[in-house]
Order: sequence, then structure tokens, then C-alpha cells
Amino acid sequence: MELGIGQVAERTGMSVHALRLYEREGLMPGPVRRDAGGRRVYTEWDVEWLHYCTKFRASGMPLATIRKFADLVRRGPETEAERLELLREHQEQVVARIAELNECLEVIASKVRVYGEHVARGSAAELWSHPAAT
Amino acid sequence: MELGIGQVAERTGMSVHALRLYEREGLMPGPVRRDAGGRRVYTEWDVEWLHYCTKFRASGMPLATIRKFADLVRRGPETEAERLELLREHQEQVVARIAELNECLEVIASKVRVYGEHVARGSAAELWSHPAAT
DNA sequence: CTAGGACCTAGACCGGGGTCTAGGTCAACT
DNA sequence: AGTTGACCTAGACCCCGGTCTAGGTCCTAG
Repeated sequence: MELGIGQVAERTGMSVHALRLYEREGLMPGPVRRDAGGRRVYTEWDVEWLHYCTKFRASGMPLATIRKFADLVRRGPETEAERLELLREHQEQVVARIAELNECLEVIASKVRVYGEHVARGSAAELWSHPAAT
Repeated sequence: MELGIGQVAERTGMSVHALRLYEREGLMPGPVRRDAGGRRVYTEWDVEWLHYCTKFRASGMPLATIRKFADLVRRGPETEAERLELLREHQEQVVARIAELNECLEVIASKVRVYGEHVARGSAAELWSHPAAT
């Protein structure tokens, strides 16, 4: 199954611009094939790769890291241990990020609780008013 | 307790540049007080505010939203319901973001698992090699 | 023949969130 | 008096990750 860039854009949710960018920036393991007219021809495999890329991006992996990963894939099977390494590292970062968000969430939730009670009770005390206003 | 900008930077983990930026951009509810020489004088209250700001930022709230919140605080106690609204919205977004990260994490974890087993077994099949390489 | 649509490249532009520089003021030590 | 160090403003700069434009090619349908 071969797809044009527009179809890939639809399937992956990326823009055609972004797809071209990814290729230019070396984020595809190997340059995308072209037809006689110079147009990109994507395979299922490419689409799968892009699918993973979007997950990587959505989880905060910078393009530079995706590029590294793509380089490893390009360099063949002997780099598999390194790829594993890279993925593990990212995995840890995501876990850490989730933990961070959960901490923030507690802080936010506590403010929400306080504001909630307060507003429900029809504002007796002013909470978090600027001191200059009092 | 009154603090200079440098001390606030230390206590909040922000840079002095960032602190000035936040003020310029209207992220403080009201301009920071100044001493005779025009230097910023922060109160405990300001520091607490900044503490919340860093949590908001760390959880992905854009500066524009912090500005909105600051505006509400500036406008006094009658905006408390709106503030609650804003916080609740952000809270939801954080929850959603965590969910998204968890989804990504599953995908990543599955790749890690596959690579892990694979590498452990000493690469029999090549997984995720670029088709052009075979 | 012409128009439309999908594609191409190179490169400009954008928004977010800072960070840093230049040039200056002020207060305190030595 | 001189130097240091913390601070001030205005504005330039930077990185990231795209997005958009200009100008061109190619194919297909009317």
C-alpha cells in the first residue's frame, strides 16, 4: 500500500508541512521514496513509524531525540540495544512528568477546593485578594 | 518580610529575568512595590503567588491564562466564581494531559518490552529495521 | 487548450517562553 | 575616590516546532 503525502497527513493527523519537515530534519529512518515525478511515496511502514513519532512527540520527546532514534534504526540491527536504552530513558522521563503533573494537580485541587467552598458559602472572607486592595 | 528580586529568584527557582518578565506581562496581580530607588520589593504574598504560578506553569498553563487569573484577582472578590471556573478548567486539562501521557506510556512500554525481550535473546529477528535495509 | 488539484523546493514567518545585553543608577565598603 | 554588587529599563536574541508563501511541476478532466 503506497500513499501520497496528503493521505498520510489524513491518516496520521499531521500536516503535510510537518511531514515534509520531518523528512528534511532526518526524522524518518531513510529518505522517503519518490515516484517518477519526484513525489513522496509513503509505505505502511512509514505510516507506522509516524504513528510512533506522534506518540513520542505527544509525550514530550524533542525532535532531536526522534532524530537520534531514527539514526539508530537507519544504522541497522546492531543498534538495537541503544534503541532500547533511548526508549527506556524516555519512558522514565514520561513517568517523571506524570508524577510532576500529579503534584501540580494536588496544589491546584487544593485551591479549587478552597475556592469552591468559599464561593458556595457566598464569600464571607476574601481569599487571595491582592493586599493592596484591602 | 520584604525581599529583593534576587532573593525571590532564589526562593522561587525563577530567574530574575523571568520575574521581571512576569511583572511586565501583567502576571502579578498589581505591580510590584518599589523602594525609594525604584527597586522591586516583594512581599511574602507575592512569593506565594509566584509559587502558585510556577505550579501552574509546570502543569502547562500558558502565561496568557495566568494573566487572566491575575486580572481576576486584581478585580477583587466579586470575581471569585470566575477564578474557580478558570482553575477547574485547568484542572481538567491537567487530568486530560495525564491521561494522554499514560496512553503514550503504554505505547512506549510495549516497544520497550518488545525491544527488551529481543535484545535479551540476542537479536534473532530484526525488529523495526528500515525495509530498504533488507 | 485550459483549469484544477496535488504535489514539489527553499526559505520566510510565527508564537511561546524565556534569556541576555547594553547602558545606567544606587548603596556600601576600602 | 573608586570599585563592587545588586538592581533598573528597553530591546535584541534564542530555541522549538511548526506553518505558510512564492513560484514551479505534473496529471487529469472538461
